[in-house]
Amino acid sequence: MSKGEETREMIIREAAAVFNRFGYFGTSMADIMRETGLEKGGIYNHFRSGKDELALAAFDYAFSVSSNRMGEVFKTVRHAADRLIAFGEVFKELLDDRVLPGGCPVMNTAIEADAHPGHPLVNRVREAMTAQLDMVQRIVEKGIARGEIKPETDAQTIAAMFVSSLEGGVMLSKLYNDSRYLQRVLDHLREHTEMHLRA
Amino acid sequence: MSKGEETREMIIREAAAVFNRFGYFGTSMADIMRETGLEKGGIYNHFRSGKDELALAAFDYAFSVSSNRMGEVFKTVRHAADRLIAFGEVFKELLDDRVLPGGCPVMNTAIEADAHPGHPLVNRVREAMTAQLDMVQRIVEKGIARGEIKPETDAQTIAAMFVSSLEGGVMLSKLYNDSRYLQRVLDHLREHTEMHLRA
Amino acid sequence: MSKGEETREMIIREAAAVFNRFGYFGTSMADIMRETGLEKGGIYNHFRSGKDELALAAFDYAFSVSSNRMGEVFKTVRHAADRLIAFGEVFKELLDDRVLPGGCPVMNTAIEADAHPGHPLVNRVREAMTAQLDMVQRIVEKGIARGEIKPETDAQTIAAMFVSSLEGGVMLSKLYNDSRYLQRVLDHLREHTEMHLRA
Amino acid sequence: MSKGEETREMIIREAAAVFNRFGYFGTSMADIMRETGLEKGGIYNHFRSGKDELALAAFDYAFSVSSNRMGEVFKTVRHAADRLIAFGEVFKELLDDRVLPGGCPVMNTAIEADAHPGHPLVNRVREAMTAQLDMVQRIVEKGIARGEIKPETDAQTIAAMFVSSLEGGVMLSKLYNDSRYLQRVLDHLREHTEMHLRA
DNA sequence: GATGAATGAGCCTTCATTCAT
DNA sequence: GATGAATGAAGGCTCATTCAT
Repeated sequence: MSKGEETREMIIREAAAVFNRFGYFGTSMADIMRETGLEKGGIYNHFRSGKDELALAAFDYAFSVSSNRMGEVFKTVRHAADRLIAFGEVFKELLDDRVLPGGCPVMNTAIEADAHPGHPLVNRVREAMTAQLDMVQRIVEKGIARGEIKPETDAQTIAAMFVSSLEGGVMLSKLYNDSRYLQRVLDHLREHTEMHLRA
Repeated sequence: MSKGEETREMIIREAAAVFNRFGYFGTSMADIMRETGLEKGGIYNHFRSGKDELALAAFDYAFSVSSNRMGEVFKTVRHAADRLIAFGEVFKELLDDRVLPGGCPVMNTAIEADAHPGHPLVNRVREAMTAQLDMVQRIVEKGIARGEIKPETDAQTIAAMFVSSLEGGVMLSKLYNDSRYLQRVLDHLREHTEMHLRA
Repeated sequence: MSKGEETREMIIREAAAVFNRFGYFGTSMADIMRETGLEKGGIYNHFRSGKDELALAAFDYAFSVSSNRMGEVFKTVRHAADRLIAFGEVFKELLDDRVLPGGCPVMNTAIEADAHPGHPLVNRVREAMTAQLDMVQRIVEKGIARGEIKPETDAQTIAAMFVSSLEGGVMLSKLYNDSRYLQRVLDHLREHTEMHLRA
Repeated sequence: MSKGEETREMIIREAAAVFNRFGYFGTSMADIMRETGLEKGGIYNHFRSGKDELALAAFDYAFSVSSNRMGEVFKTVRHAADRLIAFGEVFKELLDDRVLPGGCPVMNTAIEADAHPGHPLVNRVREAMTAQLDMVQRIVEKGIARGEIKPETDAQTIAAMFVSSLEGGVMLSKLYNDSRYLQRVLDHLREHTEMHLRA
């Protein structure tokens, strides 16, 4: 990786962290200068069209972090019911994460994007959220096919339920700075999975 | 009501609507001028200390709208299990509302406040969220006492679960501009209530 | 005096005090509202053309306070040399005054007016300063005529010297909040008067 | 000197001139934009924290101009009595100055700072005034030690007297736009120095 | 590749003033 | 005589962005 590419990645990493804490619109280019230690021009050299371009790159990076973590976990967890539970656990990891503080970037961005209808982030965050929903849906569908999940389970409903409650739980725990709210959601999802989803 | 009070209320109403759509920090005083039809000074006459004061008043108003709606519904719905279901239905009403578009003001504000740690809105939104959680918790507790809810139910977990999933569901439906996401959450909560909570 | 006139005088008194402390341009109409306890309209009823009109009235009042005090003192002090000394003492009284805090209104206004060349206050403060200078000059001239002051004394120079050093002394004492600076000026003027002016 | 430094110095020079004429609070950033030919951001790039920071830098510069002029004069004037007289002459130079119009920045600022008690300029102007007073005091003290000034002279009183009357004289001459007032003060100080201070 | 000087639109707020009540 | 609702210009400041070096 060339020095330029390294700098670019560093900018993305730092920007993703700040954006996730203070929002895309709450973060100024000056904040990013401070975090990266670069001057104005140094950043614009890598993101010629400015803050939006950087925001997209940072969001993609932030989402890839949680995606990769999911992928890693799923390498060792193969039963559909266990995967559903593990899916939730990864949200908890993210909440405590020091690499990307600020909770789930997908939800954070979703709320902000909603307030800026034409913004390019809107499409990106929709795609990311769809990927999250699809992941749960596919776990359930495959689980049904494999006989790991009860056949009458509605995959779409479970997907909406898992993602909604986990995102909401992260929000509550951040609001009160108290991980117990997300923990209660996880407890409930685990119990529900064991008692009503596992075949 | 004096003309000044009327104007003040009108400003709050309009501001609450804009804030809920575009966020407290995404909304400029110029936006509020446009919506209210007043000039700069006309707004500052009513909110001497500026945008923050208006933001607090608008948030209180926005929260009172959903609170009042809850109160109204609970006048006719008295069984705890029915109240839990009705609680969720009110979120759906809010999502479609034309008076206060933009979904649930408590969650919207929670996300924004999180990015502005010292801001006075933080305490306000915590109080509001606590009120929401307490409402569910008390419905469950009273329901258990009255024999309407299964006695082994954990009120705190149900509260966290209901609020998290409903807020998350609103977020999903707003993101895709598609009410089905929240509907799936509501379906799941109703089914869960009927099958596992109702005594 | 009618109630309207009484209110008018009250406004002038309060305004003069605030103006003398914070300057004509450093004082807002809101400050004057606070001090007088009146609302906007209440003040504009009495000073139809606004802040400038009030500023002129307040300056006239402030200057009359020191003028009247001079007149009072000169009723009992008749020797020219004593009057010169008494002239200085009145400046010290003004510095400590609680009725009109802020030191000599003539100098305060002179500095401010200087920064606002076209302002109506400029002429007013020139007239007031001329009255102060003339007062000293006439004391000296009459003193020479009566044989109380040495005949070779230059009245204009003494006038410039007394007024300059007293105004400057007030300024120093206010700057350090320490009356000793003005006191040193007074000591020097007294000694100079006794040793070189008194016939 | 880099281009940035040059611009910064230029801003300070222009700002000092405007401030000294129209006061720190009577001068708007728009005025400074006009004088410097820079846009808003161009000025804030050099004075990140805004008008106050610029005000302090400008005051320091303005004071250094008169300080430097004093130092220059004192290189060729060594007798204490002559230095006292020269001290006064420099005030006259400043009054006529085209580089820094508006008279003595120390007094101008002292009056304004007095109206803004908490302002950072207050301390700065006190230090500057103390430097002026100390300069006279030390001239006298050294003069006594060297036998150039009469030994019974009170250095503190002379310092207060010189500074007060010169500042007051500048004020009078500015008020009337007539240098004779300051001239009379200078005449008196010279005569006093020759007749009563010179050993 | 990186610097940092400069731009100019936009933000929140304060102010003196007017006028219907 | 007095109130206070409303105006609109002006103030200080921040921001994303450009570009010569």
